[in-house]
Amino acid sequence: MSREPRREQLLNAADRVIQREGPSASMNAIAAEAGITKPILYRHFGDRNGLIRALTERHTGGLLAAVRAALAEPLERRDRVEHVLDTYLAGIEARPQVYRLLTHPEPGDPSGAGNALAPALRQIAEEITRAVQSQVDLGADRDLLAEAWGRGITGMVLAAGDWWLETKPCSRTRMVQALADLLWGRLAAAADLPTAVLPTAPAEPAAD
Amino acid sequence: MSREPRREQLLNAADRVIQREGPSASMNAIAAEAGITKPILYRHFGDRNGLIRALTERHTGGLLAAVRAALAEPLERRDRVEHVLDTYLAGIEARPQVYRLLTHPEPGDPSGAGNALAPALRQIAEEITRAVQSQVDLGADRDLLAEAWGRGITGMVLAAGDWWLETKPCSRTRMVQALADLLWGRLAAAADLPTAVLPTAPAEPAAD
DNA sequence: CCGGGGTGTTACCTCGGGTAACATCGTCGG
DNA sequence: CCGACGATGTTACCCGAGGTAACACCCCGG
Repeated sequence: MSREPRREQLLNAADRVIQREGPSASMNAIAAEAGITKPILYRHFGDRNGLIRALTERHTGGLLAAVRAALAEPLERRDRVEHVLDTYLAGIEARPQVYRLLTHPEPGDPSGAGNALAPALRQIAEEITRAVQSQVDLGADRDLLAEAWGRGITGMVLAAGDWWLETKPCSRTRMVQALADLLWGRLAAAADLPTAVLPTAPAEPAAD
Repeated sequence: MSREPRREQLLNAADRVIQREGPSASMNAIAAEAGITKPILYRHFGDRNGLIRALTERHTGGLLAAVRAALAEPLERRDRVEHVLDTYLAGIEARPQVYRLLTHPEPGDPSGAGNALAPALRQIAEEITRAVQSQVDLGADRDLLAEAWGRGITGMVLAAGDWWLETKPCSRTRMVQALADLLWGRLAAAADLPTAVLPTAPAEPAAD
């Protein structure tokens, strides 16, 4: 028989143990969960990165496809952005442990430089870049802006989503609004607070 | 004599070896660079995380203070934001290896969850949060928005800065503009591209 | 019957973080 | 002067994790 079925079983086992123990689960633990021993894992996946990659590609499929679909929705831009944000947050909410696996770059990456975005997120960033390039009129700077924004937006959602997942300070809907507001320039539009400290007058020290 | 001087020497050695070999340098290598052996390092820093923390706190001081100062500059908001962005990018540009150390979370973090933002960046995020809270009038949602934005902006700059450092696609000034434009809602304000693909008409495939 | 491709095993290597136990030197107080 | 203390340093070791070698089984097609 083709090796695919067993491979799937092994991936399922790895999935379970990572669900349970987090992304730093050892190969031994994964093998044990699958009811086998290490060398078999290595036969199928080469090395740990291979396993992780196979695992991520599996889940990335879903998330990436969902994000891609959301990016292509025929909505007003703001609604589309909210839809994408909601899709991503819903995805990471559903499977926190797997999500950590997706977002954490491999610890030991001696060859190249340590990229802040894991491969799965890199793909999402590229997706956003393409969407911006093809849908938004940005003038001469379009390529640079689209690339920088793709990475930037992805990183923003990664960090903010991570925090949200951790502390759950509000509903998903509100979080989507908060991030969309940020992207919509609400930071630029809001008024100054009148109570702002004056730089030249260190009058009464407030706190800190 | 107090242990501080030796500690400084050890940190200097660690600094050199990390500058040379990247953040994954082994304790052995660091000890060798310092001309001593491992146990001494452990006496001074407890464990690897302790060393890394001491190292990061050292450099964080500079970057964090610079960012904090930039956040407090008496400029128009847009100029202030650009100033902060430029400060951060200049900081990571100056010492790429150290910057990776700052931004890469410790690989093995079994206890808590794997936070996307390393401690140093967490501090920057909090700094931004405080600045937004104290300077911008955001209405009833101020706390939530400020926190989410603090993390989000930090993650955005982390990811975008990482990419910029890696590929250097443009000058720092242009990069600052690109990110500030994103935060200023240029994504929202830009016009739709007329050439946008229609969801119901898969006419002629362009170039993937 | 045999051979190959799948399954699986035990036992081992290497390397890195971390520790125990021991030796040394200088200084301070009695 | 001498012992104690606190710092310096050492060698040798433990442990766990990634990774591999060598061997064994099982089934199926020629």
